[in-house]
Amino acid sequence: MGGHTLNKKERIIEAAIEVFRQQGIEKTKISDIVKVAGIAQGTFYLYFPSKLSLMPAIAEVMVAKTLEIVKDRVSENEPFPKRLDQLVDAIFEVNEEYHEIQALIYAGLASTEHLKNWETVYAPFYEWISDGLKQAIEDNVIRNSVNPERTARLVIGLVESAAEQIYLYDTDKEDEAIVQKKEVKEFLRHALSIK
Amino acid sequence: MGGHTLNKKERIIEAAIEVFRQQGIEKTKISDIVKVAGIAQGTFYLYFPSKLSLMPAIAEVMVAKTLEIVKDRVSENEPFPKRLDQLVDAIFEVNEEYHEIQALIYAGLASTEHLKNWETVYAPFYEWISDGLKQAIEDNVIRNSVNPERTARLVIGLVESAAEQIYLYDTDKEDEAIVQKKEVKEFLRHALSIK
Amino acid sequence: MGGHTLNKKERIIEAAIEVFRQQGIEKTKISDIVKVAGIAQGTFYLYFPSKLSLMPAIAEVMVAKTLEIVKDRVSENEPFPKRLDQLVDAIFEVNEEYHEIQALIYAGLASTEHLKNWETVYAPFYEWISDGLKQAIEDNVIRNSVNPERTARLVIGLVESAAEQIYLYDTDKEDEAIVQKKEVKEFLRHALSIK
Amino acid sequence: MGGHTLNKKERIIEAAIEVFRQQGIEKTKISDIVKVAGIAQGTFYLYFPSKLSLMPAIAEVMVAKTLEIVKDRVSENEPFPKRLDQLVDAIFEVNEEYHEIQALIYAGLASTEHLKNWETVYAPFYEWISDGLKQAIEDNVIRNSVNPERTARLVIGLVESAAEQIYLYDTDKEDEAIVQKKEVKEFLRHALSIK
DNA sequence: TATGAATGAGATTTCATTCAT
DNA sequence: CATGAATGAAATCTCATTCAT
Repeated sequence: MGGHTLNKKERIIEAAIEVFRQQGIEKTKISDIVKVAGIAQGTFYLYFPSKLSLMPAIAEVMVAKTLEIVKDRVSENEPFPKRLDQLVDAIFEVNEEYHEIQALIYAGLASTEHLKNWETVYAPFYEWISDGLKQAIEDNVIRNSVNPERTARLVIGLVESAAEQIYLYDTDKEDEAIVQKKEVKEFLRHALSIK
Repeated sequence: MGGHTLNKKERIIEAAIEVFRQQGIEKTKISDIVKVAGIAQGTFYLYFPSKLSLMPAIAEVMVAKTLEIVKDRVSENEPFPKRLDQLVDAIFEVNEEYHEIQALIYAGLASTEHLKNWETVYAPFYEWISDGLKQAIEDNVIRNSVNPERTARLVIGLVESAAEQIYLYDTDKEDEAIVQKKEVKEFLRHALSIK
Repeated sequence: MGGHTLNKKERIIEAAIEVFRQQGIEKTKISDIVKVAGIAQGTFYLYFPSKLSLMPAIAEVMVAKTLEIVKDRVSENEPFPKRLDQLVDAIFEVNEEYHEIQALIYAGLASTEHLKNWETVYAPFYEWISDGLKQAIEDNVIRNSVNPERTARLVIGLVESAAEQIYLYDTDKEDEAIVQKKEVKEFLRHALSIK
Repeated sequence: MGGHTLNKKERIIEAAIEVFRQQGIEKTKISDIVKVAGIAQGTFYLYFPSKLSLMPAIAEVMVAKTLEIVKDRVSENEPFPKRLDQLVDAIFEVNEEYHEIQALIYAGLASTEHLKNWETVYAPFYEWISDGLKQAIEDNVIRNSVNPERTARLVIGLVESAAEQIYLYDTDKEDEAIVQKKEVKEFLRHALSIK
């Protein structure tokens, strides 16, 4: 399952994520990426016209990874409040692991015209949360004035920003994280009027 | 009150904000900034050692502008729920005007070691919100389980991310903004358990 | 009679002429030529060792085309002065159609050591004119001090340069051409002392 | 009067002429030019955006040099036929010295959109010849049906193409040149109907 | 013969930074 | 303090050429 089973384009993306995480976008040269990807300099340009054009592809991979972890951590059969807590834990977990990438994607998309893809890239994540909220409304476990699509975005925005506030700083802040998660969970529980 | 009344350092910062907004950090050259600032290339280095060292100064200016608008829009004497609504409106207003800058600061701080300044830069904004929450708890208009400092950060994170979701896209979305604001306000009211 | 009836080598030459005419030699990549020729990148190298090695082949094709048109336009049985006028018209006609190519061949041959082929490539054209002059001398219709071989080169050089002066500019200059042709014809008539 | 008395732009042009003559346009790198000019690589780009953008400037310099030599070789006070012979000798002389450059300018201009400048660049040369023809008509030493402007172009085109036919080949051809010049002079004398 | 993805040497180009004025 | 032409290290990017299929 190593890098060599991936095709060239995927190899480039994985290599870019790795190098960007270590040294940031600004300091990363195309030559660094191709070295890690194990390909020739020119080959990069067969797949991407520039360094920044990588960002949408990276964003997609990152959201996919996030969604995968979230789906894995949130148990199907638990009651909604429990699942909500698991969601918060999962987002914090992803953020701890990939905090540099969050900033990078944001910066990378912001630096380009690719910003408009953001919505598309996040779509599957939004949708999954939205479905969960719909079910919760149906089951009458949260207030029915909640608009699922819109609130999905608020929930993700809230939790991610809370996690970033902790993990943006590279110092280890496990204690901080625990308290922050607790506060977010309570905030969320009230926001959704969990019964 | 034009640019000419500003000293050189301020002229550079204002010019940088202007150029960064138009073309992004990555694509902006020092030469672009000095051209707009109306100073010589070499003069830049008398005030800043590099392009990225501008970011904390820009962040400071932006947060100051934000806080100024927020303080202006939120009436001292209105009841808390009304003031909360005004806060949401104010943050959306700032975001509409300066949405590119939010991303830029984030990107700019993220690209450097200056990230650690983030907390310091945002401090006055956090504090002002935090004070408002403390008062509300004292006045018994929101749940008293709220931790003011922590929740101040959640509130700002929530509202800013909600606003970004609307205004990141350059298309005019006034209708969208109205609905989004309504949903955020309700979300917030429940989150704080406004009585 | 389309490109598909040509063999690969001819397809490459025709494609190169087409692309060179549109974008010049310098800007033309092998990849542009093979795209138009409808062959693979590697196939090019089965027929030509480099881009510039195409030039003699192109020159040959162009001179053949020129000679074909000239022979077609100049009537066998007309008196010499009439045939001289027809020659001028024919060279102007070719130049109007292929003015970029003239410069290209010149440039292409000049860029290489293939320059020495120039004489060989033009030989049939020179010879044909030369034969015409010999006949005219024999028939006593031009001055007999004319050296046919040498003067053939002068005549072609004169008329081609006159045509280039008109057609090098892409604007349509039919009126200009008419006047220029008239002047060249008179110039030539005197130069050869047509009786 | 060495290279150091020239300004940077002139230094670049002189260096480019020197290097182009030695190795041709295609093989010449910007780095070769700046090395000879004694400036930094980046400095080149302060004056010219690309290698080919040098061509019009070079063309101008070359025509100026040509005109200078021609004016020097053609005596003011000699009779017209003598001056015509001197003109032929002068153009052959320039061509012998700078034959590579003639081709280069042609190629260089042809490779770009700068072709349209050709007429402008040659204008002073055309004008000088044209004035000589006008005087000759006035003095009744050539046929008065000559159109001076138009014929100036024909004369230059004729003589230059004749010279190129000799000197394009790098082999020494002094004997050839003598015979060719003789033929051109006679051709010209008849063409203008020198009395 | 024919292919075309991959190569990588080497060219162009950029632009933060310096420094003589 | 201020200037801005010049620098040149270091990046991006190109494209002729190869070679496994």
